[in-house]
Amino acid sequence: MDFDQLADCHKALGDKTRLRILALLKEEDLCVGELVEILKMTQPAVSQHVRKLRQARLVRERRQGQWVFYSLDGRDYPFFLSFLRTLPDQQDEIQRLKAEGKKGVCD
Amino acid sequence: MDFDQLADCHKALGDKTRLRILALLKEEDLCVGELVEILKMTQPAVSQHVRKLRQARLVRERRQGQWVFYSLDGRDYPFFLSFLRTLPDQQDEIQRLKAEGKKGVCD
DNA sequence: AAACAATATAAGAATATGCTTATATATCGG
DNA sequence: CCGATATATAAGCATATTCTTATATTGTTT
Repeated sequence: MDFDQLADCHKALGDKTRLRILALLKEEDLCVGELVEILKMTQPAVSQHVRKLRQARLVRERRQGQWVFYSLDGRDYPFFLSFLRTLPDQQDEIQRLKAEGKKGVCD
Repeated sequence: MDFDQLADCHKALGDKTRLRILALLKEEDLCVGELVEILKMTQPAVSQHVRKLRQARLVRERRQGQWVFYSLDGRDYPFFLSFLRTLPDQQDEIQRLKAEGKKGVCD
């Protein structure tokens, strides 16, 4: 793999918020609104982060009605699975979202 | 591993020059002057890059006389070996250095 | 000790990044 | 088609990054 693509990939990974997003997507696919809810950030900020992840081919997007769901991709990167294992568990965050009745609203 | 340390690690990896340095160190330990020679960059620029790698605990330094040799570390990161495998081979660069008689000067 | 060699650090300038607010686009339901 | 909802993009500002040049530090050699 060439240095430019690899550097872009790691630039995308070099941000705490984007790492949290990946850790969340490891649990399950989420739409932007759900990420906004969990991360407590503005919607544009979240959109800009997922865009970077998509440009680095670390996530894929899938439109479903008026929502856009993001899911892990990373198939370009042989180290991706190994990397994912180092991410802290975010099950709690997902649980909290569900407890507050804000998961499953998107469909 | 916590998000802050992981983000710092990937920030350090998110630069083409630093990736090249790691790819070179994968071949063998090198001192700053050798890196300067191969990378065709100024000495302070190279020093600043290796410092970032060291702060992220991706390389270790070892003083040997008036030279400082750098070598791969990364033992904090379970994905490190897997990551290293994605780096382009730099054997040619090392060969070129030796061919020009600029390797082995440091000792 | 003085001169030299290798490396590190500091300060400043140019560019990149990440946020905010405002606005545009896309889809759904009536 | 229209209003509402979800998401994306744009512009501007604050901070971070990376280079350059100048200088400091560390170790060697005479």
